[in-house]
Amino acid sequence: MNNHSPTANSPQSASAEGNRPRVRDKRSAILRAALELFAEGGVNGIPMPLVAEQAGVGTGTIYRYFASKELLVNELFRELKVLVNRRLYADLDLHRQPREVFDELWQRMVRYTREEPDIYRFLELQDHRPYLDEQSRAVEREALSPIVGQYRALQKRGVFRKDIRAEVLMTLVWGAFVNLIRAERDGHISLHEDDIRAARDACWELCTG
Amino acid sequence: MNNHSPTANSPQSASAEGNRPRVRDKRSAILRAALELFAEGGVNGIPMPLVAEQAGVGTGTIYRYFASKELLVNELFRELKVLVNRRLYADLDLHRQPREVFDELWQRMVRYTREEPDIYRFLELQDHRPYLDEQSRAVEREALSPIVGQYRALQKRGVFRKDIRAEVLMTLVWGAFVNLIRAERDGHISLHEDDIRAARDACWELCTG
DNA sequence: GAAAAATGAATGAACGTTCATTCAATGATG
DNA sequence: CATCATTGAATGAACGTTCATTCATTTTTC
Repeated sequence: MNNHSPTANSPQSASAEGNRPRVRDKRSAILRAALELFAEGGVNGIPMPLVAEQAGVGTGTIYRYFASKELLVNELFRELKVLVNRRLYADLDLHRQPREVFDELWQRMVRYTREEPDIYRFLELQDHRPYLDEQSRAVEREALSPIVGQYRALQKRGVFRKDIRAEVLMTLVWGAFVNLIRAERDGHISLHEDDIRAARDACWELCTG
Repeated sequence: MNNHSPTANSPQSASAEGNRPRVRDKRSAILRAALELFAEGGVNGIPMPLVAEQAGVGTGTIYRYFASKELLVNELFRELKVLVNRRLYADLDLHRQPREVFDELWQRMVRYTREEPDIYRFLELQDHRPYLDEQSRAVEREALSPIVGQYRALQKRGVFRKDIRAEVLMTLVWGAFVNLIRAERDGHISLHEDDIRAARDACWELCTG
């Protein structure tokens, strides 16, 4: 955004957040730039100087906030994973009809892929997997476990079929969804509202047997 | 396998395959080495000298057979795509009951992921996508089109549900399958025979409505 | 022994990272 | 208030490394 304007942010009102004013801005700018570029070109395809340029900072500045490219990727991954999960399940009323909850979640996921394509794409990237450390993988696991829990609960309540393990069921549905979105992005298919609704219904029926 | 033994392959019995004896061998050795390494480390993660070492040839030799790494990746991709499709549909009797054909194909795909994990993994790699040229993408499209055709045919015959477009249906099933196998490989899940059979049945039911 | 094939050290481009330097902001001095 | 001293965030040229590719040389073939 801003190139190298010294007085742009907080001239003298530094008393608010202690006295380290622009730190968060630069960090965010770097993360945002990394997200935009990585989502498009893959982690391996994007050099650090390009990230710096896109963020509007010097190359060396990145290393004041992130010890290495690997750590940058990991922190980006973790922050986004947490953010997405928070927004995806925010105000989700689990006491409504299971079918309604399922539809609501499906719609939210679709909306997310549309409104935040970079975030979705980055998180689904396979290219960054070798970079991810144990902490990031833990975050990913923890993000998934409540979903498995819900699948299991719905099986117990007799809503979902019981002849398939909850993890397997969830894996099938998630794979179907991801591949549908990817096929559209890769230009193999063009999705209309009807397609997405039909896919959602098919996945629901897959779960209920 | 063999490290760098110069006489390992065909010392003097060169008369067998016409008279261009080791040419095919070297080319194949390079392709096989590339496959094994790329499948594990990704195209971007594997340097050419390592491919040469694994193939038991000099680095420069690779460039006698492939003009560049990019072309090597593309030829590997194409040959495997054709090979897999041939083996996957070989002797497939389309006149049997659709359900039997579906089960047979599902079983063949599972078997392929087990018997040729490197091939399957390389072909499903997202990492090589930026390398693929138009010809490779054409091969991929052509490999897919008969499947869509079959889905459409089964819809016409009233076997598959008609309220979802064939492309969408196929995308869902393929995504479910790929994600199931990936989840196992990534250690998120461990699949037993029952799981795979149950997943297959669920996908069939997804198609038939 | 001429021609073709194979080789791997050499090459230079590109990468992630570093660090000597800059300079706006702040504090100290008179 | 004006001046000077100090600070540390920011910088980007430079560094060492890695990689794809080349080519002078050697080995093999016929």
